[in-house]
Amino acid sequence: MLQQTTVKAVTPYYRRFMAAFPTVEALAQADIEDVLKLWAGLGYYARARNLHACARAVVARGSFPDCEEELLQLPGIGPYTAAAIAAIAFDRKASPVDGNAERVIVRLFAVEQELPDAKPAIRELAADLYPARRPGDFAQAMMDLGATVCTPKAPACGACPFAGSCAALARGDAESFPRKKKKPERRLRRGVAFVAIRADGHVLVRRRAPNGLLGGMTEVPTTEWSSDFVPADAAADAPRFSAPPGRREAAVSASLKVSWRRVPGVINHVFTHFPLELVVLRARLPKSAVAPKGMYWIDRQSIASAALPSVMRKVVSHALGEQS
DNA sequence: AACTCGTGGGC
DNA sequence: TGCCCAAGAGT
Repeated sequence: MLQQTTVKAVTPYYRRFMAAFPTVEALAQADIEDVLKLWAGLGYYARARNLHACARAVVARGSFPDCEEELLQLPGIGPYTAAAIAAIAFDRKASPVDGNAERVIVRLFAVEQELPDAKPAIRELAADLYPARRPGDFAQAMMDLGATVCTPKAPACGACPFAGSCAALARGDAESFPRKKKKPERRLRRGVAFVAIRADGHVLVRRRAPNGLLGGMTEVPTTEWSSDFVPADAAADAPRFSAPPGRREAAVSASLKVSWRRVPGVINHVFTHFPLELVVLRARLPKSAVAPKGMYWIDRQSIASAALPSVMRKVVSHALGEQS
C-alpha cells in the first residue's frame, strides 16, 4: 500500500484491509472484487491485484520467503520491497532504497546524473553503506531522514547528522539535488460518461477490463477517452436499453427511448500520465429497464462500497447532484 | 529504456 | 493555481 503513497493516505485503508483480511490465507481465499472494493480510492490498482496474487503464491508455496532473492519472485514485490522485507522483517543485510533514501544518497555524494537514470548507481552507493548490525533499523533511519530532514525543498541541513560529510551541502546547493530528467508533456484527454438512474435510484455500471488503467474496477459506462474526442459524437456510444420481456413479441425486444441530458459543468481528474475531462450525461429510466449486456444496476448503498475509483465517484456524485 | 499506472496533500 | 511528491512495480 505504501508504494508511492503516503502513510497518511494509507492508514485508514490499511486498517480496513487488515480487518477484512487478517491473514495471508484469508486474502488468498478472497475474491479479487472484494479486494478491489477495499482498495477503491487509493489508486495504483495493480498493487491490489498483485498483492492478492502474492497471497495466493505464498499460500501455494507454504511459507513466506525470508531472503531478498526469493521475495523478488513474488508479484508486486520489486527491488525496494524485497530489500525492505529482507532487512526489516528478517534482519538480512539488504539496502532498500525508496524515494527518500534516494534523495539522501544523491545529496551525500552530490550525484550529478539525472533521475531516473541514476537509480542503479544510487543503489550501489547505498549497498556500500549498509552497517554491520541492524540493517533494518538503518534502512528505516535513512528513509525517515529523507522524509523529515533531507526534504525535497528547504532541507533542514542544520539538523542533519550527515551535515559534515554531505557533498551537496559543501557545495552550498543541497536543494538542487537530485537532478531530474524533464517529464514528457501530458495531453488532455476528453470523454463522456453516462449515468443512467433507474426510478428506484439504482445506477447502471460495468466492470473494466482486468488489467491496464483502473483494471478490474467498477465504472459507469463511458466513451473512449482520447485527446481528439468530440463530446458531440457521444450519442453513438450511449448504453441502449430494452423494455422488459413479455406482452410484446418474445423475439423482438422493444428498445427503450432514452433522453440523455447534459449535467452542467465537467469532471476534471488528473492521472499520473494524463489529465482527463469528462462531460456527464444523465438519464432517468423506468424501474422495468433492462441493463444492457455486460452491465448491471447497483443501489445507492452498494455504490458506497463498490470498487469505484475516485474519478468515477466524482462522476456519480456530480450526476446525483451531491455537493462536493 | 521508456511507459504505464491514481490519488491527495503541501507549498 | 499548478507542480511536485509519496516506504515503486510491471511491461
